[in-house]
Amino acid sequence: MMDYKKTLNLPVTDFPMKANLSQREPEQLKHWAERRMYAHTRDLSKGRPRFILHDGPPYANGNIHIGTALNKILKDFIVRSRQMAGFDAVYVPGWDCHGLPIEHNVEKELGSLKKEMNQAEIRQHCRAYAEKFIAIQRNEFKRLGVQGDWDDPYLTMNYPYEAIIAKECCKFALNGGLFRSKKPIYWCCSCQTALAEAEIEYKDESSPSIFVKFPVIDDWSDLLPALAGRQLHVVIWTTTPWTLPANLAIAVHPEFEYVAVESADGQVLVLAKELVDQCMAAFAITDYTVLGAIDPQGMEKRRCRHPLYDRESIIVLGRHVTLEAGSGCVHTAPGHGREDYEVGLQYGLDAYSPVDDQGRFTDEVENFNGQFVFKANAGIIQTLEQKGLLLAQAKISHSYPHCWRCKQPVIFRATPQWFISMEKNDLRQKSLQAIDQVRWIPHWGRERIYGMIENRPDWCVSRQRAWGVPITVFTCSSCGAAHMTPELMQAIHDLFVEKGADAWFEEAADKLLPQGTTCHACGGTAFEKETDILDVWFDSGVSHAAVLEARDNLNWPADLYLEGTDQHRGWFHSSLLTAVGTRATAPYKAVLTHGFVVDAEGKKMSKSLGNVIAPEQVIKKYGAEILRLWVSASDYRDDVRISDNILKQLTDAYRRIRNTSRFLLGNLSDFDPDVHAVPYEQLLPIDRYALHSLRELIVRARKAYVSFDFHVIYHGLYNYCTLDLSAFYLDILKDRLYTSAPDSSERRSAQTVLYHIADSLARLMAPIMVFTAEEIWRYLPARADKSESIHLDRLPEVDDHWQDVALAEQWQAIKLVRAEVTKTLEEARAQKHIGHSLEAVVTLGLSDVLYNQLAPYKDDLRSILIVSETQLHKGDIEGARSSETPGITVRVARAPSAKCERCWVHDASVGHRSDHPAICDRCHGALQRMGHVS
RNA sequence: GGGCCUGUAGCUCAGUUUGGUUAGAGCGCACGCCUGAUAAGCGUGAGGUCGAUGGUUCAACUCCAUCCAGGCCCA
Repeated sequence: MMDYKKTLNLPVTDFPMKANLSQREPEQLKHWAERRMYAHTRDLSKGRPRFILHDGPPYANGNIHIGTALNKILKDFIVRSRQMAGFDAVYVPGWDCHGLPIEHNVEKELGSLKKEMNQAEIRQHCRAYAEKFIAIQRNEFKRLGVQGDWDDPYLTMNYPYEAIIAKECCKFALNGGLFRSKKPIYWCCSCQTALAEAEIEYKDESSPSIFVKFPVIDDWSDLLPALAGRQLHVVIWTTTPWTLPANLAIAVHPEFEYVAVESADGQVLVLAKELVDQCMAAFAITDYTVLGAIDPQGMEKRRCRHPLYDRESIIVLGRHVTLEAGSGCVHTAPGHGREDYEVGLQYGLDAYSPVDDQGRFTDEVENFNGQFVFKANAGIIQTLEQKGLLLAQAKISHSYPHCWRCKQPVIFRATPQWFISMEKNDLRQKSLQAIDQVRWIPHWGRERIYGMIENRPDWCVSRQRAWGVPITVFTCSSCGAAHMTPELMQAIHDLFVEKGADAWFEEAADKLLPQGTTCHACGGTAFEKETDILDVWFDSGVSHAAVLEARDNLNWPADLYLEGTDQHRGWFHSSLLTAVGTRATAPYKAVLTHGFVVDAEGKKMSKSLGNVIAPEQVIKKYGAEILRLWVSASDYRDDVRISDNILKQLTDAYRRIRNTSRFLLGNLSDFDPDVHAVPYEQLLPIDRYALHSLRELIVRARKAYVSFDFHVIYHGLYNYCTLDLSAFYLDILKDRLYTSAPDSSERRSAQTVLYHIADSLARLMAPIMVFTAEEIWRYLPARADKSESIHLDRLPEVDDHWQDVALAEQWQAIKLVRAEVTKTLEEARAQKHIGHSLEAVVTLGLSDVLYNQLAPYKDDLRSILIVSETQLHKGDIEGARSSETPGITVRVARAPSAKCERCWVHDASVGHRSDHPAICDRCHGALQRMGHVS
């Protein structure tokens, strides 16, 4: 007997079932690099409308983490999909290179060597350090499949970039937005240097704890009549007596209850009601009476006498006051505390800080001048005691900030800093207005940044550090006025372009200034150059100027900025301020934000929790494609979860998409679209319906690309492969594809559609599954105009000829009936009446409506239901299973006829042909056509 | 503590804008079929008091309030 299997057209393809991603991806990347794909794309896109996604620079330190990967992959989706939609989507990645973390690590590496180095040498080491990590991260980003101008990224430490940073800063100096004021910072007295938050270590320290009385100057009888004619004292508590000489105020909480308490010996103390018992115990006052309540609002701006000096200390309101310890009245020295400073700003108080670089009181401080502050504690306490203003003293142990280098306790000390004013030039108002010209996605991003800009203090841009771009201003040696001119700004810019910001540190002030420069304010001729460097947020904040404006192939403003939601406070914020301050509008048309990567339980990733998943791990185990698929499957507007379970699920999904593609390719092995394609009008109905569905997928996916809803694409693509193709269209099609003669019109009809599907799927997935799409593209039958790479081609176009609503409605009805049939078949199978569905004969009883919809497909029903025979009746049929859907009854019986050896359908015609008794008429015809039968 | 945001099956997502049929899909799971997509393919089934509580309403996953859990940014 003939082996009929050999006469079938079974799928044939070299497209591997197993992706082997982690191994094959690097090969693909290498190939793309050799073909110079990015440059190629640029050439190809010349003259197209631009779409500019401006990259927010990651910090050039450490390896990338999963959040960085999420960000870069999302950016890649957008750039690639805009590119494939017909734009010229230039993507210039960048790095943030200056700043403390790098300087900090370099200092750690250098250790004691640092002492012998000058600033220029340290800066050299920092530069090298940044370069090292840029190289590392660049490779990591490339490995993710992210495409961009990796050969010419922007680096904030490049000389031209440094020159722009300085120039943008000078613009603020020119327009008066940049000013100098004092602000408290951490200061190490032994290292004689300012410290950043990151350089602080908290350790337990023993400090004096004292309660001090501040005599009240004003009359408070309006607040509490019982106080008429009495001498009152406001009680404060502090653990840093040495800050008392700098006391300018006492803060009370506007919503706490305060009382006046009279002790047996006649003194009247003011403190928080809730702390009375506790305080009296501490003061060893056993006998006292509460005279009455005092409204804190009424205390505002009342005057007290300073306990040490002949000056006033006013009462202010502050929400930072707590009832955890002390008296509820907080000693406030704006020059020595962050909160003190903030509240001081509101009341116009000076950041008074009469302490020098070595931590000694200046000559302003009577009696204690020249004393080291911590040593002065004892004397100050003693003086208070002598004046009768000390209520209690003790020692306490508490957590106190220490220097990370010398381990000594640090102090908070106000020093002159440079600020960008939020009020000058109406920066705040203009920024708020600019916010409303931007499209924020999701919309609540607007609320976030608006609230921040509305409430933020002036921007302190000074850092007392080595690794950064200097604040390139001069101050007059005689009057202290800042000096800046447009010519000087340009000269500094040009100097930096040539020599980098290092030039500022290497040259003396008089060399940097043009000869004959005089002070605008006092006519002085001697100047000092500023040595503070700029906050790194300023560096990245001016990327719109240093990158978007500076490169001809980019646009200002950018079409889109895309970063994590933390950047509302960070880069979106600093970019907005630097752009509005100098250009009056935001540097972006739209801002898209994503959430953070969290673990399976929604908890943040941390080393201590041990729930960190590194991108490298994922790539090694699953491949970058799976990581990209994960990004696409997640609704990134909220936080994004990742876990082994989730990744496993995605690999399953990946395999499904891959296998479906493989099946499509396998059935196209003998198909040449230029030769065999069947015109739309001649396609079989189910094939036209498949195109209708495909068109709907394309419409949905293209729309989702525009609105950045990638998870819609993932789910759409996946469900299309699973439901529309695998479980329906392809399952039905197998019979036709395998058994028809290869060149028959019905097989070519199916192949025409399969070709469209494979082509469209590859294009649709290309921005997301960059590797797999390219692989499919390689195996896809070539059309005359086929591109070298799918990534040089376009997204699938929406072909409206494929839309056929009436047809789709018919097939909806067919699917409804089909679902009922499969249920009935399953019952027959459970009762062992049938195994394979081709062993069944199905009789259908349908309502008039359904009958009319299915009648045109009477002859196709057998293949649609994948059974051997179907009969269609109007109305219910007897002995049938009645479904939940009204109007459908189904009866299943075992097929009585013999099974065709070739197509496996049980058909009455089997045995009719004497030359081939084992096959049916249909197969006989096919064999005839193929020349197997004479 | 404050600002902004999130919470629908074990997992990834629909549905909530404009309250109204038994809250959907796929995966996973269980069971079965097939062995001509085969380290594949098909089918059936079981999974949800829509974070919790209270309120508005004839009616709430959907509106309001409070709480709980979680995230980002501040303090």
